[in-house]
Amino acid sequence: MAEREYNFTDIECKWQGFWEGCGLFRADEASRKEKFYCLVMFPYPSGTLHVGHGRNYIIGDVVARYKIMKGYNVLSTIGWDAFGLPAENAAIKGGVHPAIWTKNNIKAMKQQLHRWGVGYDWDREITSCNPDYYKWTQWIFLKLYENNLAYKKKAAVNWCPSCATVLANEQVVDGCCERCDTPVRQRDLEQWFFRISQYAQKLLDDISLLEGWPERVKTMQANWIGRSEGVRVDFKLEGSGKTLPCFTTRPDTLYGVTFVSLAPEHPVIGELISGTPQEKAVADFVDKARNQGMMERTAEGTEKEGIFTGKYVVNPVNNDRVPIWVANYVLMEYGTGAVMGVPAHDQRDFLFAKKYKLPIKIVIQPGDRELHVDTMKEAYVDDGIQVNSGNFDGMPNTEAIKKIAIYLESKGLGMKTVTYRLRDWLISRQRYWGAPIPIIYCEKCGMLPVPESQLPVVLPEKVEFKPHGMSPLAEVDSFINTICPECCGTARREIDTMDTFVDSSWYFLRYLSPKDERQPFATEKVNKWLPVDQYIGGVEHAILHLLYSRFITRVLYDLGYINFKEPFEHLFTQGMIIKEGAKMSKSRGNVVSPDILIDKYGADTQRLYILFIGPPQKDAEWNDRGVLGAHRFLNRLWQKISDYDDVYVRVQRTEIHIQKLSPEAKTLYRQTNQTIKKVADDMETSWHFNTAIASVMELLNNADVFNVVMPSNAAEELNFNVFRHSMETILLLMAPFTPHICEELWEIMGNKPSIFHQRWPAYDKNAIQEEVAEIVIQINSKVRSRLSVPVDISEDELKRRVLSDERIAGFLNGKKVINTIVVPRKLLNIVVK
RNA sequence: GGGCGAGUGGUGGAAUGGCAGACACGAAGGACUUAAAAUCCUUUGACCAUAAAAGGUUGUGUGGGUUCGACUCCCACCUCGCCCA
Repeated sequence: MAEREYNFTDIECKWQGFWEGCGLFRADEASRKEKFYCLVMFPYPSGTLHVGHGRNYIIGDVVARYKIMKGYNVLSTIGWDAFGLPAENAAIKGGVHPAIWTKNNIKAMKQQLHRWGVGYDWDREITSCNPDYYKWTQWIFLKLYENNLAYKKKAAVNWCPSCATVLANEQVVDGCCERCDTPVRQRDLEQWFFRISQYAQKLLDDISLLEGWPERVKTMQANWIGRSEGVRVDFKLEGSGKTLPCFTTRPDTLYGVTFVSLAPEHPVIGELISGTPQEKAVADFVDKARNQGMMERTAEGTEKEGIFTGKYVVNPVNNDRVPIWVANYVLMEYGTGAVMGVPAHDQRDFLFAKKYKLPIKIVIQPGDRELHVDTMKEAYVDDGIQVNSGNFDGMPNTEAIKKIAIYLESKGLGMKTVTYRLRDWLISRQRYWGAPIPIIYCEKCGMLPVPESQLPVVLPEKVEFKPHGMSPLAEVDSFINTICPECCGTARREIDTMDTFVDSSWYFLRYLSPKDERQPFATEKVNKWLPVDQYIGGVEHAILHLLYSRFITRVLYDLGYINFKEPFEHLFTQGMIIKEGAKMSKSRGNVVSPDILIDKYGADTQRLYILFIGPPQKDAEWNDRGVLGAHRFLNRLWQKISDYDDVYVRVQRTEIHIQKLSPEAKTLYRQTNQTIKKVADDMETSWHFNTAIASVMELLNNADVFNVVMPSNAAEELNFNVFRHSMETILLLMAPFTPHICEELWEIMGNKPSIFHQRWPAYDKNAIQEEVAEIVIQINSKVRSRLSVPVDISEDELKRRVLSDERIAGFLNGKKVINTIVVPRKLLNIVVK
């Protein structure tokens, strides 16, 4: 027996090279095996990775390796979500070109991924900022444009007057510019949108297809889409033939309308106030409200403010004359931008009416008490009976909701309508570092899409990054000036670039043919490999990225390019790694670098700790000392197995039959099989790696009491084979978690690499069953004794033995037995009085 | 305000109707060592009791409920986190 040292640095280097060489992660296109597409959300190349990021890739790697051992043809890929703001900020601050900055970061992060031992089919690596990728992002844009799913309209954007630039929502902190703290204003600019709202219903309906998604992510998506059923009520504008449509989900309160309020953006306002005494005051109010910002305007604590326009509408059901107000809490994006004010039955309207002394009219009474206008302290929003509602009086309001809607439709005064909270996807960015929107403006021919044959529209390299009001592209003449594809006259290019969410909404299709120069994805391959079997990423992408990906996939399906509706069959959202009570981030200075830990303990130790830290879907607190525990376990495993490195080859393998084993060997063999079952359950049902690892640790602890001797006879050989089986099982079960050490020890045990070409172990059904069960004896549900009995003991026999137990007899003395509950193989509870 | 999730030893966590605290960290004591590190052994929820061996009580955010039995199921509340307003 030679003392071997666990030299993790050499071992990890050795096996990383080996897997690379044997193409362990190279997906085999020709294979007959069942496919398994394992995908981690591709990272933004921000610089260097910390251990918190590592969780994502390590989990993905565990899943991929496990599925390889389960006999699947696994596709596991990685790429770079490489366009985006930080690169441009780095250019502004540090003067490094975004392309260089991005490229360097990719290089550094790639090396970190390699050191973790995570495996991908690197031949399929994609980078979204490369022209051979964004060419096809532009192609996607063109397909949407052709199908009237991409359009341009004026929309409000966040504008920093000091930086003279457009800000993304995430750059606005508390209503101010994140860089210079200047209050952000709203400004109308021509913007590109994807018509995702047209897909609201499909995206909502198909949530039901997402069986392998966490419930909470599905709920978040449904809430985000926000379907609400209601009625559009057409109020007549007094003194004009026009109508003012208002959307409401509560038509039962229509008789209680005492005012109507408009969003400050509502187009009818100009017309209403033009030439009236209120004109200036209302215009000032609108201006002020529009600069408040959505969040602030609708926030709970914000004062609801409004102004009377001086005009009236007529309520179509009772001909009430109702004043028109403009209110800051009404948003143009919801419904029609005009809402009916029912102060008696809506809390916001109630506060508004109280503030501006508007009348309150009760149209629903609770039934168990009577509301009075003078004594109401808040709006009554619950169900009740209609009053003051014409022919609908006396009807339960739940019924009136339907009846009034029908009435309005029959009289042509309104229409049942479904509205969605989901708004169209604003995809244009006034930025440099993104995929250019492939549109050309010709003086003669107007707005035209770039012909497919002219893609990609390449980003120019030489640009000025200092922000001054326009996209840096606006100043690159060689980029802007082009030729009209229709008339060959002079034309100019669109200077906006696309939101990076567009890049990431289809990348999972590109991995199947990453180098294809003729098409964005190979339909046949995509149809074979998609949907993704397991998608893994952070819950922070629960809404936007996942919804946009579903949308683009669904559009491609509707256009006949692919034959599946949903891109991701199973979704796993891992929790964050917390340090000192907060998410790891550079700005907080609480990041833990993987490199130092790998130098000190090795990649396997770090992987094991990250997997052992807690259930992977929950947040977990990082503890430096915990890493040591993981390292100790690997060291013990190393010693236990390598101690017998010269024995394995000398002892002939024999088949193990549980009946023939010594009691000691039987116990170890049983524990080994029980562990296989436990790990399999954890892997298959919940990805609970922490408990899977704990059960293997337990097995190793148990193996410590097993006496391994150098075999000199058949019985001892059998014993050794039981030990060998146990150790080999541990290596197979641990291989997805700590692949390097398992490969090395697998080889030391005289086996041929790779361990990943071995089949995942199956347990021996005959061996997991215990022969003796320890029954807990309770009296009135308190544990009073324990009894070891054969598992197949009859209930009567068990009761007899329990009653003859001395301790139990003492407790039962002088009491009357009322009931006895038996849980087979576990417990017996005697209820006494 | 709404939706979702969580609350268990000194710490991370385990147990999803049946022995609460698996597994690990930390801590304390011991062995080895000139010493330290590493390693190994023992103890480790709290409280009471005891010479020792036992033993007992209590305990999963709070309060109720269902049940022979509740960390687990139901109702109400408190606190924290995330998402949305």
